[in-house]
Amino acid sequence: MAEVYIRVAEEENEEPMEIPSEDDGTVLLSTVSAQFPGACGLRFRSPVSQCMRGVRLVEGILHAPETGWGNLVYVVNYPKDNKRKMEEIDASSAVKMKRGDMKTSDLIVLGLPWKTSEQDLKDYFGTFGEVIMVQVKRDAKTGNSKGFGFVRFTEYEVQDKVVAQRHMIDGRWCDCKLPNSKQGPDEPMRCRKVFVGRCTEDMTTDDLRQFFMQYGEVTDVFIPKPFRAFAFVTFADDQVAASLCGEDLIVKGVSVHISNAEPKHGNRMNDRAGRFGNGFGAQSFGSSRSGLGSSTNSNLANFGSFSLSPAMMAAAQAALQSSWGMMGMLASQQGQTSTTGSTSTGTASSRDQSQTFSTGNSNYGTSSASLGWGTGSNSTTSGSGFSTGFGSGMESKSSGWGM
DNA sequence: GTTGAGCGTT
Repeated sequence: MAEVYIRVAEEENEEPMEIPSEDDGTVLLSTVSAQFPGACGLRFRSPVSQCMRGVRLVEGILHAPETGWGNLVYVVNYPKDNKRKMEEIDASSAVKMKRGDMKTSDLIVLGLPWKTSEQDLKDYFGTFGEVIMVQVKRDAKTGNSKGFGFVRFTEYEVQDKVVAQRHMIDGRWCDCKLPNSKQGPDEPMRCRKVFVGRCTEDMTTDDLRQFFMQYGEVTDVFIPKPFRAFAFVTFADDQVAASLCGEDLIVKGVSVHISNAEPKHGNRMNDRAGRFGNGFGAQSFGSSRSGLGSSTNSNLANFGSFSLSPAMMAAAQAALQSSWGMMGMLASQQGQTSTTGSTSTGTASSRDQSQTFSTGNSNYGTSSASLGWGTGSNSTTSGSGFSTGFGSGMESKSSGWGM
């Protein structure tokens, strides 16, 4: 099947970029955000009504309007105040420049297939920009890959982009991060991470990312496997994390509880970030410069510590916008389950790498209005009401570990 | 069922 592209731009009259669609005609939000980091949805100007319309977004999948994608230019939505174009990021990074943070550093690449070679890495990452170093870490004796490696780029801008997205390398989803050794003591990780309790099994990392990006830039989502009913979400801005602590938020119709993440066991970082005594951490206001990634000063400005918190706003918003009802939808396990299992400290004989991820699944069967989270500016003007007829009988998540 | 993998023989 010939590849189909849709045209996407930051603004209506800017030059669009062509973005590939999936075989079933949908477009993955992740594909969009790969080109437009931070994107949370799309909108377009209806040729009929001349109004902007939101593109239906369900479970990270963008669905074409009734008439198909056509030749329209779709405009990227960003969560609330996160609207930032590349140029603005560059401009704002002048601040970092002064602080000497603009140098590139090695990035650790986690989750590599065993078979991936350094040449593979170079070929893959070379598509982002000039690569000056790649490594695949191997067992000294056997020469087997340890499943992770390192990469370094010439351009900081490229590095920024690479850490901002996930990477499909030789058939597996991989993450690129600043290695522990590089999380400088100059920027101690403040409390940018929250603990999300009472999660249900159908919540995928993508779901959580989509949901939480309405509060601010999400830099990481972690869901332990096997299912343990909690997750971790990391924001770029510690104030965002702090503002959510203590809240009960509705995700996919389920009330989850947000609290501060305790330091991981074996965490070698000096945690200077003091612990909160109570549930509502309001620590260190006024001094937040998020170090890694692009800092996003989001919505907090107008909210005092009391009255209406952004969390409450967004929860209400979410409840209104969500097409997720109370019924449990089966989820496509989009997580990455690199079952390195026994490999952690040495013994690596029969290593199994498996990873489950959803591709072109077909979650149709709804005619509901469903938009990206948090973009208050969207509107679906098609007049469709809520329809709760999910017929998802999809198979989800078969296997994972074990075998 | 409310606290997380894996981090570099230079």
